[in-house]
Amino acid sequence: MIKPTPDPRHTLTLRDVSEASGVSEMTVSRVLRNRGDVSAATREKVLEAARTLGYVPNKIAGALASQRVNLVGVVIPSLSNMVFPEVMTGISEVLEGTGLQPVVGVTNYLPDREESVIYEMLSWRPSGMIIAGLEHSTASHAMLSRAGIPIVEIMDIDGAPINHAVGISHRRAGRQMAEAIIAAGYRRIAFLGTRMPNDFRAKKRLEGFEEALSKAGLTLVDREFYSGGSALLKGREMTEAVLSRSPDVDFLYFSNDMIGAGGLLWCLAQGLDVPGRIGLAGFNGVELLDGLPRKLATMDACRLEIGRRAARIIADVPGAPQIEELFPTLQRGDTIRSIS
Amino acid sequence: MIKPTPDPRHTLTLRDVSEASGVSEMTVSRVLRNRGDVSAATREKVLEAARTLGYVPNKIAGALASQRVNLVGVVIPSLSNMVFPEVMTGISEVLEGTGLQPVVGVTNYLPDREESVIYEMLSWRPSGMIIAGLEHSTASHAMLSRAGIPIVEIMDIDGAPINHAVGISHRRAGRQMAEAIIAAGYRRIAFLGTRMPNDFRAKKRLEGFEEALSKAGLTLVDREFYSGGSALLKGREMTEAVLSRSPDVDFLYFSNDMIGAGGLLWCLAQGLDVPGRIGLAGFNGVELLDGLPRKLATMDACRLEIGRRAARIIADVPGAPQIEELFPTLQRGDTIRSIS
DNA sequence: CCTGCTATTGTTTGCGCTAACAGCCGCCAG
DNA sequence: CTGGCGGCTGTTAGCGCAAACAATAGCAGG
Repeated sequence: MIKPTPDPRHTLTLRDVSEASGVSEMTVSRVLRNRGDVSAATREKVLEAARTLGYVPNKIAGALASQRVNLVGVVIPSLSNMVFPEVMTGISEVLEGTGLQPVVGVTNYLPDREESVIYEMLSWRPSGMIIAGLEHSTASHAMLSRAGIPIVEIMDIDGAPINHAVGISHRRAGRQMAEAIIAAGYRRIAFLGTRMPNDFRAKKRLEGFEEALSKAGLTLVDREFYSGGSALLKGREMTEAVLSRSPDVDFLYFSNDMIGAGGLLWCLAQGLDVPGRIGLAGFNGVELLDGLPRKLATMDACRLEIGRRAARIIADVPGAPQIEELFPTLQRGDTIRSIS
Repeated sequence: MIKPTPDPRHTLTLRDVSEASGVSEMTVSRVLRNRGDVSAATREKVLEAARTLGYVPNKIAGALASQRVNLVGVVIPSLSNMVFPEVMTGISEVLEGTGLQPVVGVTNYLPDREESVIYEMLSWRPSGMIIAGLEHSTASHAMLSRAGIPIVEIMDIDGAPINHAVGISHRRAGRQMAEAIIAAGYRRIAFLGTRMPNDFRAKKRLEGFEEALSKAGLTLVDREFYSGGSALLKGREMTEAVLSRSPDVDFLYFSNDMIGAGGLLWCLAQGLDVPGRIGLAGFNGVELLDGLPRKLATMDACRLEIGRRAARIIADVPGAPQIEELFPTLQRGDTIRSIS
């Protein structure tokens, strides 16, 4: 009943399956997409033919014909710091059941790369785009606005989104941490962070942090920046640098948990009294912290939930633009002393 | 000269640009792809029209017409352990200059998910596929073999590749580490690793490891497995469990650096003499180790280079199937004592 | 002024699939 | 007996673009 493979090295099309099973291409298409009525007998015949031939549908042709693409573009700055993989997990989790599929593009925090990643993705006409951050080049912004698909900007809500946004206020997060630190009685505070000129979220956290400091009549005693390399190691080095330059510093605010962890390990190795003599705090709430000898104070960035919600917005074929703000919780850990 | 946008909410096609610039669609296509001769004047006119309209080419149509897709599928088990992001970096680095673009799919170590990820990717007719591991379901194997595109299986070379392979021998890596440990005089050795039933590479390392032990007349004194959770924390917990169960163990071989790091931190916190009283080793050569108080012995998995070479094979439109073996170097760090 | 070329631009065709619509068949109500 | 309807299958017409080929213009050489 099923005819054998025709040409072994010819890539298969619907026609091959249709000929092998003796029905029209359209019927094969219907069977394979589970759409429209097809008798059980025909369905079986077609499925068997498709299976024995090893037919894999050509989505390119399908997408062109149906004007529908089950792809969602996800544009993120980096895969190497554990925060975006977690966002991805949230996205995949929700998209799983919807027939949509995420496609990742990485920008390395470079606006130019972001622009070309966006262009490339849009040229595949995805059903939606999820993109980290609110700051984009003019061209990027224009492309996204004109794409005619739902756009969700994630991570950050301090600014004006193109369309939808899901995230936290990094400015507020910085402020909150500063307030907690001040309330705990620390006064000589240093900042240690990334130099990345395009990590706007880290920048906003620092702004919020300094804002709260100045409201309390304080300013940063010292600051130290890095770029590249092993974050854990950089954390140690920067901490050492700061403490040798400014020995009287009593609090180290790190722009992320990884360098914070490095700093913490260094302080512990030096036998410093943490959090008595010196306190530390990071940002992100990374899982790694659970394994450290002492728990670093941090603030959860709600990564999983951000991913989930962003995906949900795309999947639900949204109506009006919406902004969803999440509220990170401060985890004091063991590196901020109790209120003095 | 350039006509204004026609319908603001209609997605643009070549025709729109062609009408706006007064030349044929074909000429527009040529300009935008930089192919064939076009006069400078025409080129300018077309580019301006495309720019002002905000035209983004439809790659779906382009791919269908040209039968060429500039996508390379990359199928990996996970993004959350720092090893695959580094492979991705190598891949992107090489693909950058070739016009090809990686598309990532994640399987979570599940054969069923791998199957559907492969199917999904192949249905977009990519120019090549890079896939982690040599073990795949029958269906996956069949799909890949029949796809008619270069397939590169990465990470592992202990087995029979479908087509091309780039990786290291994990069995040999395990063996080598065991030999180094034995040579250093350790005798009561325990293994601590992941339970993941489908992490074949971890399994092969353990096999090689035990093989070398038995050649020296030794067997594992204890073993401990985990799954999920913070690897660093798990490392601590497992180490504690092993050492309380088998106090006389003198070496801990971890299946990856992250749990190894956890174990190391625990041992140091206990004030154990490392590497005198007890030695430790992991696997992967992750950057994180550089920031630890003491350097864990490990073995580099050549991740960056594997990514680079795999990409190069795809980009170079390979002829004969090739297997490229890389050789990881043993980094003794500070947790194996010198030859006794 | 005509030939033969090159440089540039246009026309036709179809990639592989699906939307929309058009049969066909059998069966039941009127 | 006739009309109509539901279940199933087929036919037609593109989707938006690029390959292949066709056409045209301009120009040098004879």
